[in-house]
Amino acid sequence: MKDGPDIARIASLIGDPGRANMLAALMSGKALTAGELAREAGVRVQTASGHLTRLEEGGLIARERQGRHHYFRLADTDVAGVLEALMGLAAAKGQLRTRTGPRDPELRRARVCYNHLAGEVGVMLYDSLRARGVLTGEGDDIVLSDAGRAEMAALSIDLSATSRSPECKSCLDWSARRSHLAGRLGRGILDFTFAQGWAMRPEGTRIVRFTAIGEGAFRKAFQV
Amino acid sequence: MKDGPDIARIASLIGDPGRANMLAALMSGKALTAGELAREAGVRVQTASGHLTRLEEGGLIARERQGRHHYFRLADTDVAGVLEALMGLAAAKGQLRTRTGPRDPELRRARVCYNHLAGEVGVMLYDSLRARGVLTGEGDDIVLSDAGRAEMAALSIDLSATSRSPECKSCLDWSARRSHLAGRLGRGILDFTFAQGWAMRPEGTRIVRFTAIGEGAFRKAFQV
DNA sequence: AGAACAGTTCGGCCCCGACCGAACCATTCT
DNA sequence: AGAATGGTTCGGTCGGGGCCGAACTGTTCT
Repeated sequence: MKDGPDIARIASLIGDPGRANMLAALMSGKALTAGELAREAGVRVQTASGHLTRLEEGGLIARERQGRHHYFRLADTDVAGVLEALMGLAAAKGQLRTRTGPRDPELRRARVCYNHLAGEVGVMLYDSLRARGVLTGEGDDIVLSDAGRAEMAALSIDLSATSRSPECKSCLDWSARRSHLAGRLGRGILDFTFAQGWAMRPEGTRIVRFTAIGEGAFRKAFQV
Repeated sequence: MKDGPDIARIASLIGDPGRANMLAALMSGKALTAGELAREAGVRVQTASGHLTRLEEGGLIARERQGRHHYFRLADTDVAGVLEALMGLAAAKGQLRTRTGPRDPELRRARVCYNHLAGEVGVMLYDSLRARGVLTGEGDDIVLSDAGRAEMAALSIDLSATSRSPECKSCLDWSARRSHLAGRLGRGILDFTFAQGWAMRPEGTRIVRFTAIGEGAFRKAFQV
């Protein structure tokens, strides 16, 4: 068949346990060396080297040579997003082997997923918005209520359609196994949070680090 | 030894070209049979059957047995979300393959399913009968209401038990992925439609071709 | 009843790719 | 310079799993 779909190629790259472990280790956003990744995957360094070459050719990771070290990181946020979605799905299917989620407590707390807020803070925000009636609807089909739309407008949160993504969407959280908010609203809120200076994102990571004042302001603004 | 959800297991399920093709075909939201999926994947039906059981065990798809057909659909929206994310990532590098829609538009419109009416017209009929209270009941367990029974009797629709099939039964539609009406009532209505000369069936096909007048009469009789 | 048809199971073939030992680059340290 | 260290490449082994022919189950049609 001429349609050897790229989706299978990508998925099969992730589908090997060794490579999956390496990718999971890279989810922290840090760049790791081949040796470190070999240890993560539980294989010899030669094997890991082969895996890393394939992942690089597949466009899932990027390599940076620095002296005798080779640093690897996830290629872009799309890759991180796919991994996040896969982890959420795997966790939801009860295929969990041990406690889920990233080790780094900061990542568990708040992180970027695609372009919106994930982690404990993201889940709390989502729960609060639903409880207060800002968001309504069943299951995946959530909508912004009129009252909620007014509230977001009062905060000058941008909901303009930069893409054809839906306004509201629930996204399964990897570490918490609960839903959090995606879509244009999710993006708008995260952009707003950064714009207000309530939080920042350390270079090269997916961590969302709130300032002490910022977290309070965030909680107050969204009544979390 | 490694922590985190078993992402590799899920990904490797998607990572086979045959299975990926099947999943992509199911992205339309329609429920497809094993034979159709085998054609989509470009493999023999035995191979497809093996893939489908593995996908089912992995929780990616759900199976619904209906007579001698097995209908498969994506298990839930989370699975669809993961596939979409993967397709997005693949599209960033490879070429996106577009699915060709269902073939013959006449078949899509109205056709014979066993001995009753299927296709868009069949689905509309079913929806209308339910909305009007002619049919009541939850899920597969549908019954003809007293008012409905009187209405069918007024049209002289034959509900006599020519076989041991139930009076009413919902049947999953091939092209529309929605339910339509089967059972003795479904058969009676189709027989009635032919008997009235509202529609005919071209030799050797499963198409139900309404005449212009016949379609109007049909719609009026059943208030579609 | 038998034929036709949709799916599954079984058995065997065969290839891909994961794995590791060993040898081979490349960089840094002394 | 040689030694130590981080990575890659090569060659060979081996197991998992994808594939199909054939046989079997179950349902529908005539």
